[in-house]
Amino acid sequence: MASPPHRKRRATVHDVAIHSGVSRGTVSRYINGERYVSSAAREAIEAAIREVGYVPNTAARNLVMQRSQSVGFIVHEPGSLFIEDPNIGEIMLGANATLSAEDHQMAVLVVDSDRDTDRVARYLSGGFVEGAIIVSARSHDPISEVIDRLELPAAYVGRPPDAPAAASFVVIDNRSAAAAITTRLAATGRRRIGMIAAALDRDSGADRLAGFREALGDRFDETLVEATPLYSYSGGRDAATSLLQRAPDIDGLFAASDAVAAGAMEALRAAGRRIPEDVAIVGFDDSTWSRRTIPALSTVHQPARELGAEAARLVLLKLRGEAAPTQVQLDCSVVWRESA
Amino acid sequence: MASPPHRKRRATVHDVAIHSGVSRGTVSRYINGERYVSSAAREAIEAAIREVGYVPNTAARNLVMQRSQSVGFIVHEPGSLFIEDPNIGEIMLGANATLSAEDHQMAVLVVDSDRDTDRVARYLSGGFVEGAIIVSARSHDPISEVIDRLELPAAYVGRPPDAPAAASFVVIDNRSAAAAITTRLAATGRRRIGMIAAALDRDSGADRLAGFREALGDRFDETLVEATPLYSYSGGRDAATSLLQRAPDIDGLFAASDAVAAGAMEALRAAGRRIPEDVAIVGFDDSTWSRRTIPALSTVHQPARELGAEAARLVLLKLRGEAAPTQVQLDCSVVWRESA
DNA sequence: TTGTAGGCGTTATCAA
DNA sequence: TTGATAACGCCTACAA
Repeated sequence: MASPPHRKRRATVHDVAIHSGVSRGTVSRYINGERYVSSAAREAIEAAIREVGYVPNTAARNLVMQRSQSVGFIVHEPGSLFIEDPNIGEIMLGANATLSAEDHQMAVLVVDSDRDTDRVARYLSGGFVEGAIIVSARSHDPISEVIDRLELPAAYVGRPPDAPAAASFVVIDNRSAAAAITTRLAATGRRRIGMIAAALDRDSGADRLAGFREALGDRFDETLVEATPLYSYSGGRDAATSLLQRAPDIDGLFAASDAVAAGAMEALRAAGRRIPEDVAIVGFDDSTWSRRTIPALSTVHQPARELGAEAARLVLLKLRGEAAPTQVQLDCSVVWRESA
Repeated sequence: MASPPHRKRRATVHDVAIHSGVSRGTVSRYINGERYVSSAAREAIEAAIREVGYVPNTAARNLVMQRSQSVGFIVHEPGSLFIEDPNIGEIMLGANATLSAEDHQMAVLVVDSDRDTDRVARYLSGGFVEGAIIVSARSHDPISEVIDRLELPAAYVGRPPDAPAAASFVVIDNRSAAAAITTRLAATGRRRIGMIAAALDRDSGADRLAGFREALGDRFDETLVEATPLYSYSGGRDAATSLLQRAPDIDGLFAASDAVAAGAMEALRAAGRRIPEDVAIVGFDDSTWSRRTIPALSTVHQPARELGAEAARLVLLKLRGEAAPTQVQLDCSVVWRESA
């Protein structure tokens, strides 16, 4: 037998049964609110429960019921994510609300090292969760492999390059959103519109550029696009500085993210441009950045909460054995502030 | 027996035993890497595992071992928290790193509704976790009650008013940090220093005011303190507006948080004051706010990651049955930028 | 080195 | 209505 690391033994159904003079079966029935418990038994049980301080061991219940009523929410690299991206918190909340309504527990699993990766993979396969929601998955991830191999009901927010084919994905339409805000920007009468593209190796980055190009059509000018590897402030600042030297006459700018836009605004200011008088600028994400820049940034709002809710809904669907769409796409909206 | 919601049955130790022609005991021993497994048995077992696709059910193992190797990380109202407070993410990371090093799984449990409160309380008492870390606990919280009643090894980040006496707390010294930054502000030669106090009903808020007062000593002027209920941008803006009307000659300002400071800066600007030339301002938290205001805000940095790491360390200590300090206090540092 | 069997705390079946 | 009893998947003393 095991030797528990010296902690107070907790009362069990067995104890309650002894103390109340009924059988474990009856106690169990009482606990699960079934009918067929006489009021005499009920009272005895209630007294016994108080007396011994019984609290049900859900883990044991799960073992026999073969379900844990909980789903994992896996988030990679939360260090940068939580700080830079307010969406992640909203996604969590959306997922939790949906799960909660169906009485499922959401357990957020942080992946911040290789150790974490392995441990979380074990956790997922260990019967603690019935399903998983994954945000910002990595390529060649043991976690995705586990999900795939175990056929664990899962939904990804975003679409990683090598995700399990059996999973579902909830995504936003980066391309049409980028096109929408570019069109809006052009409608303000700007003639020379540039873009600070970012993360072109990711779907999101590439799609935002594609949307920009699409919106401009014939007026698209390749020389007005400057790229930076990450969705970062400094990247935006540096790229904008280069762009400004190459094309000092730009009067409109689409940044691939709010952070990039904020960096670009610093460069614009340093170059003596007024915003939006000389150069109008728009971003993407509707992050806290967009509300704290001066002037406030016009940007694209992601339905973060809905993203999470939808992912949860998909997992729940699969859990019930119902058919779940393999991909669902949610619409973004343009929020217009003062920067353009 | 239960009827699992129609999912693929997973192979068990039993199946592996059958397929490999050895007993369950031997399979179990192999899995747990014990000695006393012949190489013949080993090979047969390995083959069988691959064949049937066995993956251990950790939940079942936990039941018999009486330990889950995981601790809950409970966060309330993450909606506002994740967005306003970058510290929370850092605290999570710090806790996770420490737990991970000891091979414990951290499960973040979000509390966002009454439903959540009850479910999480059940989860905590259900044997899924061996301990808990709580950030931003609420008063009269069923969760704290459960922790108290079950004597669940726990550590709080911050010290809620009615926390279980048996728990441990890791806190920062708001008072001396506030005193430190106020002293630094005074050292720049400011004569009339005001404060936008906030959340005076919380320890943190009251202590920051106390530190401010302490640092100023005789020069403390009660009429230069304006209070606002929450650590919010709008509260800071409105309070600063009032203060400015009452005392137009202030030349220094300590805001109880960065968000409050950012709001105050808006008010200052609206009143035509230059920062820091006319009025120098400092905040508290070193949140993203402080890096995005113009000019960048001088502020107090909380050792967020260490806060989380320390809380985890305390829980781990208790888990081992070792004595854990009832409270540990961590130092803050002043980070000086351009606003003062 | 291996097999047997009992138990972890529940729920569920079935006869009483 | 209730009480035995057999699972759930695993670990581990003890015997062989």
